[in-house]
Parts: sequence; structure tokens; C-alpha cells
Amino acid sequence: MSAGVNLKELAAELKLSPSTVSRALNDSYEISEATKKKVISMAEKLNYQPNPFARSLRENKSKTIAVVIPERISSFFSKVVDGIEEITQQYGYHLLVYSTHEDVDREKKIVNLLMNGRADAIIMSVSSQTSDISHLTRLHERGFPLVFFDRICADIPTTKFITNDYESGFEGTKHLIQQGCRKIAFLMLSKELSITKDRYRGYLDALKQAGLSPEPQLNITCAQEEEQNVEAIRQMLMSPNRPDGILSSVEKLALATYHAVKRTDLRIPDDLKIISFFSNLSIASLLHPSLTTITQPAFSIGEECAKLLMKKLTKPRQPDLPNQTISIPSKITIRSSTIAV
Amino acid sequence: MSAGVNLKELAAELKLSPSTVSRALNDSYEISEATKKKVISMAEKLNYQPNPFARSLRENKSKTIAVVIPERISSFFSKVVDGIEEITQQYGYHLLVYSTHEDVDREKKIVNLLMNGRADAIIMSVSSQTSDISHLTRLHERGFPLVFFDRICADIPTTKFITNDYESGFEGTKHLIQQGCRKIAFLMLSKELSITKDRYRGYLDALKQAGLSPEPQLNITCAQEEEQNVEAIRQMLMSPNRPDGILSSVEKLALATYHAVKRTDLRIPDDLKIISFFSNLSIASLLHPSLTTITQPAFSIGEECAKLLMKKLTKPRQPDLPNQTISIPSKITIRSSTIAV
DNA sequence: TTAAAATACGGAAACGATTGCAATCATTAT
DNA sequence: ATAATGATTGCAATCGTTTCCGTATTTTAA
Repeated sequence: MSAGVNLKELAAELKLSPSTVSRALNDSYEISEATKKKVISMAEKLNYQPNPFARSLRENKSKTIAVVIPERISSFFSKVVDGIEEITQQYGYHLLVYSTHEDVDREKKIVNLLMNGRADAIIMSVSSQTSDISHLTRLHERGFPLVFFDRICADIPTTKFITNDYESGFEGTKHLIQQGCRKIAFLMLSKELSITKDRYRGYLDALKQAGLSPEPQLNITCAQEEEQNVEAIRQMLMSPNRPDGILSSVEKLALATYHAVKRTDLRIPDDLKIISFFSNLSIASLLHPSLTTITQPAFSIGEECAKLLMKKLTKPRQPDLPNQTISIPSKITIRSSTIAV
Repeated sequence: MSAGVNLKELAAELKLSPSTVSRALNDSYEISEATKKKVISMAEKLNYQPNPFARSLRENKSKTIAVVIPERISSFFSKVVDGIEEITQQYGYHLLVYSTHEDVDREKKIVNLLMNGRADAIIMSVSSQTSDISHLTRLHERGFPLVFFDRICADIPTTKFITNDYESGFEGTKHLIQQGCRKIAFLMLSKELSITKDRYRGYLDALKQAGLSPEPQLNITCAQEEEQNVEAIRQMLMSPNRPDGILSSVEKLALATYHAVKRTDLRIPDDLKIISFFSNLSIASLLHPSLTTITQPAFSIGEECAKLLMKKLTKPRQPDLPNQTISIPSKITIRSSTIAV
């Protein structure tokens, strides 16, 4: 395949031993400046590229990070990965990216495949189906560096990066109440998810503070198919007990709501106000009416995950990843979908 | 780090030699069924995972494919990568995903990094800045398996997967003409890009067929910043020579057009009709008014790239990737943005 | 002048798998 | 009974690095 000289051939060309050449290229103090220069220029001339597998085998590290996300077609996750890459690339690390497609079984397979050392660490956001986390605890107990973001596993003692989910849920709900909403629905991905729980707590507390009481039939959990979601929301909107406000804790359910509303006579924001966790800002302002959003700092989250790992992996004797949850605040942008009429 | 037994330890546990254990696990005919069973059960018991780097070093292949795309926050590219993963995952291959951020220099760095064998093949779509393709020809001349999709390099004799760009450009323009447009603008990413050229040819031919002549000031090339694009389009829309139809060859410029229109008194489709190459169908129907789209078969394109490579890489002695361009047709979905009033 | 220390390099053993070749044992044919 | 065959298994080389040693040469110190 790709020919390319190896260390031995390069050494032969220079009439030096492989060990000397290796040291010269790694800038060892044992090698004179003169030979270093010779070696480096010859290496460039022959376009020598060290074999990454030989190196990984010897050094027991791959210079690779695995990123495991629930879906790829999502501006949030895409931005997080962009943030990760921005940092890791500076350190010469490579990114293996896997999508679980919100499927625990796929998640387990992927995680098990990664136990063999192909990656030096994992950055992940769990699937919405994930409740049994034995595959993740096993990984962590083996000492494998593992960082969670967004959808975290609280039970695994490692570092997690999230946004201020509780506060954002609280503030988002409060905003709806201030705009006059009295019956507020909550849309979520799955009850098990960390983000659902935290955002829901914020929602509940805001309701309580306003003297409102939650109604179970105003909670909708995400289904597999988009059409099912649209239909479930439409049903809710047609019911006599319909909400006058919606807090969506996921981007895709906000879109489903817009679709559902198109099938009714209701109007946003007149009959229904909506606010959503949402990352695709260009789209948010183009929706009709434009959507009030809670924007997570996706890129920064990715950067922080990567920075932490780069520190751990590239500095000499680093401690284990601390068991803490770091929160980076979201930003609420008020647009037409929640303007009081 | 991740402890895990290796072959030697597993062999010691079984009181067998490493070679026998290796052969047993690889189901060699030389090993008796009895010992195979013993070995396999012990391997499972100790959770033996072969070291991927030792294997890669020995076999000179990585079971890894590199995917290089211009941007991650794009439903088109995300779907392509999903399609690739769908196939490669079945063969136990892993995906290194890189974004060039539409930057040739980053593209060159990435490609050069990949020459050392870290990946067995590359699937890529070039950046909009790419005109000097020496880094790619060098790669290909070394015999490195390289497949292009969407934004291809016509000059490199390998397999490329595209959609029917010319026909789609032609049909899209024709549709606008049929809906009454007489002055049709063309929005593009960069003049150098294969997709721009082909779609533009289709556009020109459709104009010519209708007896219309193209006007240079109705061509807009994409800038770095979204705001610049919006402003350029707004300028065009405010000019006395403003278009009554727009064919956008990229998703982001269709969105920029909607933003630009919001800054004017113009109305879609009354004053301006628009059709665009667009992959995010859920969004297309939510835009106001809903957007007529030319949808590329993103997932299939990814699948086909991967299928071809899997065949080449997993079957014994496969020929080089043939120099051909395979086209998978797009689908035009007519929505409100081009309905004649 | 000679011992000690510093400098610059080479030899060879890892890392963990695969595989060509040799070796052992049991079985069959002559 | 002996040679030949076949079925299993082990030994050792290999992939391309890095690095622990050892060694030869030069420099410094006494």
C-alpha cells in the first residue's frame, strides 16, 4: 500500500543505528546537535512517517479519543464534537466518532469494543434508553478515562460537563408564566435521562413558586418516529385540557410542536407559547414565529471535555478524573414564540 | 490503565503456547475442536480482548476508515457519515471523522497525517477552498484507497459518488421557469467546486432552453460569515435588477435568503420564488413559507462509499478503485416557496 | 599523567499479536 | 515391525517503534 520508509531504512541511509535515529527525532539529549540536524533533514527528504501502531504498541497509548453520541444529525452534538476536535487536534489526537442512534444495545457494543485500548479515553453522552449502566461502570472501574457531557451518568464517579439544566428549566418556565401561561406542558426525551430530570425539577419548582400545579397529562415523552411525536402533541393540543405554554427540553420536540400546531387552528404565541432547549440558532429565528430558545454552550462543552482529557493524558502523572459535575450556563434568547399578546 | 489479559497470559492459564491459542481463536484448521472450545471459553471467562495495535502492526491494516468532511453542522454530511457507519460497523471497522471547516490548509494537514497508515482508506468531500489538489494526488499515487463524494476531484482517477447535479440544477431551474420566473439568481459555495460547476451547467442550460439569458450580477458566491451572505443577498434583492427566482446550490444560502427576505418587503413566493439543494427535510417544511427542495440521497451516498471500500478492503485481491463517477439521483419536493400565485 | 565523568552512539529486548516451520505423537500402510 | 502419513502443538521470527543497557571516545579533574 503506502510505501514510505521506516526507521530501519532511514537509519541505514544515514549509516546510523535505529536507536540513534529514533532518539534524534524525539529530540533526546543524548544526541549531538549535528547528527540531529542530519537525521531530521534526511527524514524530511525521505518523508519518513513513524508507524502509529508500532508506537501505540510500544507506548501503550493510541493518541485517539472516542466520542460517543446518541445521534449525529443534531446541531448540538455536532457543535460539541467541533469543540472537542478544536482542542484535541492541537495535541495531535485523533477522534473516533460513534453514534448510538439512541440505542442502548449499540451503545453497549461500542463501549465494549473500546475496552481493548483502541482509544485512550471516551467522551460520551448516553442514549435516551440507557438505564442499565453496567457497561459504563465496568469501563470506569478498569480505570479507563471517561468523561460525560449533557446526558450524564450521575452514579459513575468521574467528571461530567453539563449546562445549568435546573436553572434553565426554572427560568424558561418562569418566563412562560410571566408571559401569562397557566397551563404549561413539558416535553422530554425520556424520564431516565439526567437532563430530563434536572430540567423537569426546574420546571416543577417554577410552577410551584407561581402557585401552579403540574398536570401529568401535560407531559409528553419522545417516541421513535417523528410522526408519532407530532401526533401525540397534536392530540394534547386538541384536548379540552390543552396547554397554553410549552417547555420543550429537546430540540426535536420543539420542531414537532411546530408541525403539530400547523395541523390545528391554534396560533403561536396567541394561543400557545413555546420555549425550547435549542442549538440551531439560524433556524430558531427562521421558524414562524421565531422560537424563544435556551441555548446550551455546545462548543464550549466540547472544548472543556477535551481540555480536561488532554491535561490528564499528556501530562506526566495526573490523578484520576475528579468526581464532579461542571456546569456551563445556557443563554435564553427571547423571540416571538413567547411574546405576550 | 485497562488491565485485561493478553495472549501470553491467556495461554499460560491454559497451559498452551500463544501460537496455539491464537490459532484457536482464529478458528484455524490446525487446532482440534476440543482445545478450540477450551480456549474460547477461557478467553470469554478472562474477557480477553486482542490488542488492536499489535494486530495492526502485524497485519498492516487498521480496520479504520477516515472520513473527511468540510463541516459537521450540516444535515447532509451528518447523514452521509451515518450511512458510512451503517455499513462499516457491520464489518467491524471504525471511523475517524475529521472536519476541515472549509479550510484547505486544515485539509492538507489532515490528509498528510493520514498518510502514515492510521486509516486503511479515506472517504472525503473537499473543502470549498480546495483548488490545489497536490496533497490528494500524492495520496492517490501512493496507492492509498481514496473515495470522493459530493464535492469531488474530477482529476483524480478513483471512484466518486455524487447526485445527479447537472439534471437537478436543470430541473430545479426549469421548475422555477414553469412557475413564471424570468430572472433567476444562482447561489453557490465557490466557483471551483465540482457541485457548483455541474449544478450551474444545468441552470444555464435550462435558462437557454427557455430563451432566457444569465446575468452575472445574479450570481452570488458564499462568504465566510453568515451575516455577509445575508447582506449580499439582501443587496441583490433590493437592486432594480432584482431576481424573481432563486436557485440555491447550498443549504446555508437558502437559509440566508430567508433571512435576507425578512429584511425586505418582498414576499415568498409572490415576489420571489426559491428552490434549494437541501437535506434537512423537517426544517424545509417548517420554514415560512415551506421550502421547495432538491434532496440529495445523503444516507445512500454514504452507504455506497462504504460498501465499495468494504469490498475492496475485506476481499482478498481486489483491483484498484475504478475511475468512475456514480450518480444517485436527488428528489425534488415542491412546497410553497415556488408555488405560482 | 591518570582516574573520573560526561558525551554520543549501538545492541538488543521489549510491546502483543500472527504465522512459517519444526517437532511430537498417534495412526495407517507396507 | 517399520516407515509413512496425518493431526496437533510449540518455537521463534516478524511487524516498527522506544528505551534499558553497555561501550567507546572525549573532556574534565586531581
